[in-house]
Amino acid sequence: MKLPKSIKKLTDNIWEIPESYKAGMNVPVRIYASEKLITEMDEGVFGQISNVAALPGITGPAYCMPDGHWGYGFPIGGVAAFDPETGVISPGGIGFDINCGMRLIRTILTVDEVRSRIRDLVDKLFKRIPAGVGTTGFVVISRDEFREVVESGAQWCVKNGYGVEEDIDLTEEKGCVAGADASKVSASAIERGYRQIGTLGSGNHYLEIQVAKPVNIYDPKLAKTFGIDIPNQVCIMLHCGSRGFGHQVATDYLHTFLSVMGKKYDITTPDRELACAPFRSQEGQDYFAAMKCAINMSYVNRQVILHRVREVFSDVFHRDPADLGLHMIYDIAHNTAMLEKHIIDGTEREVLVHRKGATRAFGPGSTSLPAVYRNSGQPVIIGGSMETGSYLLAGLGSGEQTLFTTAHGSGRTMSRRQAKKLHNGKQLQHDLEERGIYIRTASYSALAEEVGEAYKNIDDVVAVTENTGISKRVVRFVPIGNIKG
DNA sequence: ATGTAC
Repeated sequence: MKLPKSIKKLTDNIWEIPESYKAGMNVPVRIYASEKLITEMDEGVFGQISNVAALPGITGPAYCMPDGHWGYGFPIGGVAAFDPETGVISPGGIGFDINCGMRLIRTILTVDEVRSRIRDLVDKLFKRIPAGVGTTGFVVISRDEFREVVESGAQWCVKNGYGVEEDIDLTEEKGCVAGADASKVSASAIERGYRQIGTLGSGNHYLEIQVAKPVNIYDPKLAKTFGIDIPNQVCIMLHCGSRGFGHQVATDYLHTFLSVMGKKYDITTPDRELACAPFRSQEGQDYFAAMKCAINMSYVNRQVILHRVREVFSDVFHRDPADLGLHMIYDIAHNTAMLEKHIIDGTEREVLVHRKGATRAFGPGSTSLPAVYRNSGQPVIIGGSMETGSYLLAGLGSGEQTLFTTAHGSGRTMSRRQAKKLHNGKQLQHDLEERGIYIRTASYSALAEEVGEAYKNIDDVVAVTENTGISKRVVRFVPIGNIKG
């Protein structure tokens, strides 16, 4: 829309809003976008990311990724690091859906083997993986066991038969961030969460059957390292988060922060949606520990869904999951705040990095990566709309410029309401089936909201990340089946 | 995103 007058074009794909743009800004803003993408961004993005630059203790530019759009407090695609001693933690910088993230699973099946059974496969996945608002899962545990689950993360899944060690190794943070403390989580969050393990959710959450066509392999060597080396290989990509549990944790602490921010800590923010607390305060540390529970819940959620995927594939293809090569490629969050070491003003420091609708993308050599990917860079999973395709990228050393962060998806360009006005869910399902994408959905109106037209072009988004060196293309996937919340 | 709002 309307670009701020003072915005400066640093390169074809990097734009800067100077500190002078708005009173109170402590640092400049850097937006990663092509001319086309930045003019497509809603005006709110510039104001929102400039507000982030005004938060106390921010250690460098506030960043916005090319898929950025308007969100609660921070824009989606917003990235900001804070000094742990002088800075803040803000739920609006993480998102209500804490550890909303992506998981990518490979198979040794080809598109021909899968297409002939796609209806059966998608129908069974739809039946076995609860989707939609308010659904509960098949994992029956007590509230107290749930408290243990959110502290121990994906390892709980392996102990209880929902996965194998290899899955854990291929999950970011090995499926468990240290320091999760369930005593910092409210009873209502536990109540909402304890029956939601293994459920997909609603909105833009989905599970998709995809194909890696030979023409869409951009880096065969990296693709092979990530396990994509069969022509027209079928993969499964899923997008979901911490459900009502994470939502409640975010809501609880937003309220807490609003009540103490000004009165107790004398912090003012340009927008009350940026409610925050000093990271080192009791309230800040409590939220950090509770948020980590939601991060772990989400890793567990996606792990249990993987278990279900293995069961369904095994059932449909009458083969053992191991014979179908159902291995994880990676699992990565895009809504978190993490303490990480980065080079800030020339020296290595520990900072609290908020990523909201933005994906961590460590480069080759990072000790955070599993041994199998250590030399290749971190797999980055980018979900596109159900019509246009998705990407597997890899992190690069030059990602340091954005605290090793890249995009997370397409990013909306059209409001949900507008999408529903222009499209009918049932018709869309029919049209997509004619184009070779078989979809089951929990809600036809939710399906209409996710129409491809409502999203930015994923190829444009990925091109910016590659042109700026914050990640590189490895494989592009196209969908043939989808279950939607 | 969300038992889609106090």
